[in-house]
Amino acid sequence: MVEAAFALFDEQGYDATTVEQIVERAGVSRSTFFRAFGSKEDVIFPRHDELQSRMEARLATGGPATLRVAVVEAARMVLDQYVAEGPLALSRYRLTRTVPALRDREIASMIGYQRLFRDRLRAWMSSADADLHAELLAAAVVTGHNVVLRRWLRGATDDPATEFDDAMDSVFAMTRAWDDGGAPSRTAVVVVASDRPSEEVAALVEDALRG
Amino acid sequence: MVEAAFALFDEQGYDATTVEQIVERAGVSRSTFFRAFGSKEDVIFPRHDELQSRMEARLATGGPATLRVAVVEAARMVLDQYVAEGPLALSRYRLTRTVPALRDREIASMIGYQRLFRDRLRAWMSSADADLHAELLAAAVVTGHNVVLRRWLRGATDDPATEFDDAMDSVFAMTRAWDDGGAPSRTAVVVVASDRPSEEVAALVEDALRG
DNA sequence: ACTCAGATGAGACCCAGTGTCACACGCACC
DNA sequence: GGTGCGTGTGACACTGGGTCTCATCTGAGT
Repeated sequence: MVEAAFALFDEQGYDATTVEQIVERAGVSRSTFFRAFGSKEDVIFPRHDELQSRMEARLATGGPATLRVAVVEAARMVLDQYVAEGPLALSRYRLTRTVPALRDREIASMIGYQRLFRDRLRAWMSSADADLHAELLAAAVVTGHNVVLRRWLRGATDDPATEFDDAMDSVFAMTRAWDDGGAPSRTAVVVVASDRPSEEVAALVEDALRG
Repeated sequence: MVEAAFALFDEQGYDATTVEQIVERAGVSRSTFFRAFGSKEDVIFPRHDELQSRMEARLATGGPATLRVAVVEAARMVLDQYVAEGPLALSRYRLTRTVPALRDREIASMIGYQRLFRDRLRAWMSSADADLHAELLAAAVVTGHNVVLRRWLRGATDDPATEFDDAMDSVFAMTRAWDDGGAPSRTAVVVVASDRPSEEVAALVEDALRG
């Protein structure tokens, strides 16, 4: 049934294939199809709620001290799931790249993971900007994961696991900026209100910086 | 027409209202509705492609030296758009919070902005991990923006503008971790208050910095 | 053989979205 | 005042995803 669907999507595209065609090839009825998958899209995105609850279980074992390893391992579960699916993940990737509706669907599920992380991180973090920092860190973890996952899906890497670890290093390196709150930024923000032409002001500022 | 739609969504929910009911109340035909909006969802998310092209125009005036201000101002355009919409934005927020399909739709458009940022940032950044860093920074900017926007939509703040600036400070503080060692960067961000459009000023400053 | 439960099939139905055709309106041009 | 023309609008048929109901089948337990 899933095979019939993917085969047809591959032959004639996602939008062009109707559920009718799928069930005809699979030798079942329309009723059975919708009972089994709920929707046409769900043929492509299987069991992602089950993965989500496994991630929740993993996150539940963490705490403020083990924050990083808990989140990273939970994110790693997503990567492993895709890698374990192998060719199926590649077929899905081809579809999500070309069909906007499917791309949006996948993005939505990624945001679901991000919300999982965010809620946990927020409970574990204690800085003044815990809300913002939890959200940023969750987004960074998911983004880092996605970069590596996409590289693997494109065939740009054979070793997504170590790339993932490196990406997580980059992600958590960023958070150091929050720990030592006193480090001065090397970026200067200059707000100038004057009646001189703005390009002249910009030139003067630049000269001053060079000087 | 938009008013009729929002009123009905408010009265009986999004899924429960049919396009038929909307056009009946608005006194037009079904044809006109779909010609004007294209879909039922598009009544709620208007003109976001126009905003996107305005952002592209703003980003096009930036460069490696004015990376931060370009991206921040482009993100700020989204915030300003929502704030300018006022009550309409609040109504939309109520819908996107409750109707999954609409939530996903909004997320997808946010990811669209993120991709805009990512592509630009990647062209401007030159570190070894430019791909990853561009993606992370784009995600962080969008996430920071979203945190502030949601706070405003929930009524948690009356001054989203300064909260946005603070959030962007947090976001770009993170990127310090990527800078090599302690060599001070010569990056200058110049904000010039004038009555010229910000895109124009940014371009002029950029030119001046290029020397 | 009997029964009950769960899976399947058949078909009616709703609604979003597309496409086509016809009609009305405003507007230049003759 | 007609005549052509583009545009916006309505009417309507049609496709296709998704829901619901009811009938049928199958298989395990007694």
